[in-house]
Amino acid sequence: MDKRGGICSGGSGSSGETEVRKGPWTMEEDLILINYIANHGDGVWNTLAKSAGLKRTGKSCRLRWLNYLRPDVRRGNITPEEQLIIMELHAKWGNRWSKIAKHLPGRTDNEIKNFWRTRIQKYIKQTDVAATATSSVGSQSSEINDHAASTSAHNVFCAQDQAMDTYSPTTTSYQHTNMEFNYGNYSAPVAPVTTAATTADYPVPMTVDDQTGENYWGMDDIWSSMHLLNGN
DNA sequence: AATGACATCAACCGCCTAAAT
DNA sequence: CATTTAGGCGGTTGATGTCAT
Repeated sequence: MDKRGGICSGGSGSSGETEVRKGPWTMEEDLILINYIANHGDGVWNTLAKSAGLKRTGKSCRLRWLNYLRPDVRRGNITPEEQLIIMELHAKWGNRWSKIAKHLPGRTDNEIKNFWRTRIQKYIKQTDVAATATSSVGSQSSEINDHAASTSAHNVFCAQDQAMDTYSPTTTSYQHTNMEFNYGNYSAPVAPVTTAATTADYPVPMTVDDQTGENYWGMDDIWSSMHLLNGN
């Protein structure tokens, strides 16, 4: 049941040393991956994973890099403009998240997908319920994930977008660590904004947990470590 | 203060496709 | 041409944080 944080014997399992780590990435793993890619570039992920000494699958490394560690990943709240683009492109293409993501620089397909599922789809559902309450048309499906639904939702959603209480540019509910940086021109990451942002604008960055030693760090921690490693 | 419900997001899984052999 | 392998994509899950009671 626990698909995270474990070590699984991989594939054949005959050797016993092809164990594969799963679950959340540790700071050390992130550092290794960032450092390796900074020096060797990305691609050929299986080889990369092995060469870097990571007990991860190539897929896992790729995902981690593309969705989280990549320098140009934009984190933080989706802007109203981005919402609009997502709505429009989804109406056009449906759940082609990677395709949609290409039109939103710095956004990942995973992020857009999550945004859609958690925010927009929920909102569509609400408006759908309201619509069916007032008309007898009836919803074709409670699983609202098709073009028509998003198209119809588009108008409603955009019209009421600014008033949508689940989204606010000033009171972001994203739990990401905001970061803006480049390899060559690193600027200090913005402090992470949590769902508690309404009461605490910028909580202290995550740090390594005393007990587990895992998964409680901010990108600034990672990057300061990187700078230590690289001696700058 | 405890706890249950809900929301969010990172990460895994399975499938598909393209490239390599 | 058939098979294998790797990468990419979309769907789904589970951990965790927040809010409401």
